[in-house]
Amino acid sequence: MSDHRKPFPFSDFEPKWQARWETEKTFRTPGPGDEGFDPAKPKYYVLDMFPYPSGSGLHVGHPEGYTATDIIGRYKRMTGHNVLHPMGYDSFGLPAEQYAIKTGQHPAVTTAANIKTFRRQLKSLGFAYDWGREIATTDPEYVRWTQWIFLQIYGAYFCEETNTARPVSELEAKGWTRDQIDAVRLAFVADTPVWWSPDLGTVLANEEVEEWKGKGHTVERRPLRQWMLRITKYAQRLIDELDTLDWPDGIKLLQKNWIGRSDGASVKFQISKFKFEIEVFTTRPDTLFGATYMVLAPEHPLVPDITTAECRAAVEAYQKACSSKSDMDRGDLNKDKSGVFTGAHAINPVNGEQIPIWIADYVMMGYGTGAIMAVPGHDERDFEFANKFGLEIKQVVARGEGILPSSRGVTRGETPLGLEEGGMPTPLEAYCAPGIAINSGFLDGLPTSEAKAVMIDWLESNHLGKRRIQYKLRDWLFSRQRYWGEPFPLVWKDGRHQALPESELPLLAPPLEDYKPSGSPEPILTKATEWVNLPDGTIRETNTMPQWAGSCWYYLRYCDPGNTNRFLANEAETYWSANPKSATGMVDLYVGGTEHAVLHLLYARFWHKVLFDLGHVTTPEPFQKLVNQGLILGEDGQKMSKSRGNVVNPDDVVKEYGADSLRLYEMFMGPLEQVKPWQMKGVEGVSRFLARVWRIAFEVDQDGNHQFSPKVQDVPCTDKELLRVVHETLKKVGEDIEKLSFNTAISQMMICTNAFTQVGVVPLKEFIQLLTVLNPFAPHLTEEIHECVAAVFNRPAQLLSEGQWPAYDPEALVRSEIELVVQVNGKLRDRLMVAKDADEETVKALALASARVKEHTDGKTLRKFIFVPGKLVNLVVG
RNA sequence: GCCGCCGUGGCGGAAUGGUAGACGCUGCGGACUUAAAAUCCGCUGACUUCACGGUCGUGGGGGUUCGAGUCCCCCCGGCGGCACCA
Repeated sequence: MSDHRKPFPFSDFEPKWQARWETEKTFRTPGPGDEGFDPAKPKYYVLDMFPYPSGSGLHVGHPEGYTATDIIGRYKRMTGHNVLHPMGYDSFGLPAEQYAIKTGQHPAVTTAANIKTFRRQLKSLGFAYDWGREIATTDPEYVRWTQWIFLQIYGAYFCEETNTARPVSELEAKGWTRDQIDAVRLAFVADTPVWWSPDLGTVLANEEVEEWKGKGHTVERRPLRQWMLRITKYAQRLIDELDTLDWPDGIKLLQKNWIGRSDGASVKFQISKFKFEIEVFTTRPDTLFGATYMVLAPEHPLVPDITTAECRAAVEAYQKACSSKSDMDRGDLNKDKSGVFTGAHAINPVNGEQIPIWIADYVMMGYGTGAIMAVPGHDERDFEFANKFGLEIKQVVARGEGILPSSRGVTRGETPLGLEEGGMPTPLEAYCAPGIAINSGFLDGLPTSEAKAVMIDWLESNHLGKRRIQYKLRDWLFSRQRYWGEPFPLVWKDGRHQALPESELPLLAPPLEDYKPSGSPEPILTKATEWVNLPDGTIRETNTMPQWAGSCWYYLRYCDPGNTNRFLANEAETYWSANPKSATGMVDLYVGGTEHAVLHLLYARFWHKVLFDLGHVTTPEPFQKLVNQGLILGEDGQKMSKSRGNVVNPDDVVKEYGADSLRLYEMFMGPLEQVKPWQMKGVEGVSRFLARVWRIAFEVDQDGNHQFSPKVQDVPCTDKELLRVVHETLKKVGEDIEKLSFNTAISQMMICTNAFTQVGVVPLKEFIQLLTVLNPFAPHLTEEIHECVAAVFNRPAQLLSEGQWPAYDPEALVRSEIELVVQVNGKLRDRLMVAKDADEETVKALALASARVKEHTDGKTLRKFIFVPGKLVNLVVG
């Protein structure tokens, strides 16, 4: 295959066009203040998730999304938009540092080399990026503004009254002390149990743990002092404002579940023989009468205080077991409940009963108050625990009307509700569904939802608890101890942190000889003692930011990448944010993989909202429309991986079939959002299609020499059928691009090409129209053919990519006669050619006259006649 | 366990509730060629029929409808996410 004659000379003209676009800056996008900027043009911002420039280069998954956005971007240019379609590199990150440790090369060196490879590969695919806007998150000028934004977050607090971030300077003006202010900043220091990896030498976010463990690194739980970002303050807004976005429902749901809002109440329990109280959070305050014991997280701070002498040894042993157990697979913990009694009792505020207090690792310190009231009758976990340890189970909710009988209510020692007399005497399961309150004093007879409300009112009026909304979302652990990340722009003086002045940004990490983890949680930068200890006695913060920091705002920097005074000029921000009223997001279309559903996409929304609150951006959301491209599997239907040996390298495909073929194939495989396997035969198929287009314009001889085809003539199209196909294509391709339905657009262009192949004379105008709509998909081939056509016919040599999208002529679509389907009782029996606007009576007469129809209607009466104009008729007989 | 997505020929996939399988791949046949490749033309869901045609067919079972791949209910299978969140 490799040395056979290429069906069209893509290896000559693809580099030629790429070079020309580059030197002529064809895809340069002028913004406000730039030469050639036209403020009247509507903007369109189409964004790819920028790649992490790994050492293995571009993967065929990258060009899938990139081609889709490229087609949209080129199409929008041709329909009169000022299109922002940029590319860059998410170039900080742990793998670069790991590689540096292995090879001794500085991460800056390997990163630069990797970026070079990525850039070359991206350029070889002919994407219409404005390369003048290229950025890398490791660029000092970029780091500068990442740090600047961090300082905005650091310098802000969340104001509950306005539900927005505001500068802490407001609090200073109100006379707040430093300690008070530091306690409410959106960036703050906290002692918290974190995942620490000694051999990586850094803490990891919860969601990173599995990945690195999978690569053989050890990870352990440790309490450490870390920088956190107060994303939890935005939990409600992050949920609510999803409604304004054009995102797939699945992704919205994923974010909603991740944030995890629960509505319920906090309830205070007095501790028997002690003065203090313990607060719990519950979503079922209506079951308070059924709370028969209490459970605290093993790490709960009050555990040592309440534990009795007899129980102390067991409690301490259990706590110790839990802290080491945290590193074990959580799946194992799920299977079996464990816990110990503290010896203490709490008083159920609603009935004064003394209930035992246990500690158990099924209660987590990080959620709610770290303590629960256990209602084993109506909670599966409590039920399991109570059964194991012989604790009392009380039924306080009965099955109500319309509740399925399979959900049985239970009471220990009694016949479970819903069972026949003589049924099992022991409880089978907890009844967790809503029902009717029983054995619950003033709640008796109330349905669950009402009982909740009544109980909360009662708690509030007796000062025993209150309505409470709880989120699963935790504050964002934002510091890392590694080298290849942005240093925090902070210094410590007299035990307090303070911001560096803007003039000292960017603060770059000092050169280090050795990045090897020391095994202690000390940040690697502490090794650079000269850098850390400043002459005036202040000490630099030595933590660095996680890789997410750079990707939280790169889409903003693209709007104004060269700005040295500000992260993004107001004029540029306003222009690129100008959206219809109904839209809240800046970027019109964002395409990328699902793997970022809850991390990058949540973090970026959070940063954007802080910037919005502080007046730095004018939209409340970053990304209006989001589309997830589906994974491309290997030819064997498995996920591509080196170990399986099923990885397809885009470079090889480009070499063999050309960039246009790769682009077109990836779009023809199937719907963008679907998971689909690679098939090299499919690449050949689209390559053949492109060769057919080539041969409309060129006659190719046995040796591969080509000359312009005499069939192409500058004459009006007299072939009505051909004209109709062309205009159907113009219509469908435009509509399909808008719908991101690229595979069907391509199939229509194939139909159109087949039509051109079969005619004796190829009318020039219509042929150029086909080339124009094919241009966003196969930009090199179409420009090459068009250039030659323009030369032959002495036409202006304007690039197709700078031309206008052709409008279709509705007149050309009209057929005078149409095929009408005749069904009898819903089954196809005949087809009739009728005038396109034939009326019901005419059609009915024709249908009834059909011999084939008669075979199925003879001897039966016509009960109903369905007429769908232009489509079909259905004769219902019986 | 919970949540979400998806099940259509040998394969990738098309189908505003209205002709199931567009387009492409594969396979088969033909043309061109000394021959092959490439290219061009035709056929290609299953069963059945000499043929015209007929019957079945969108994971399975029910339902709504003149008409269901599409809408509703139940079940089965695959993929992804979350996973003691009180």
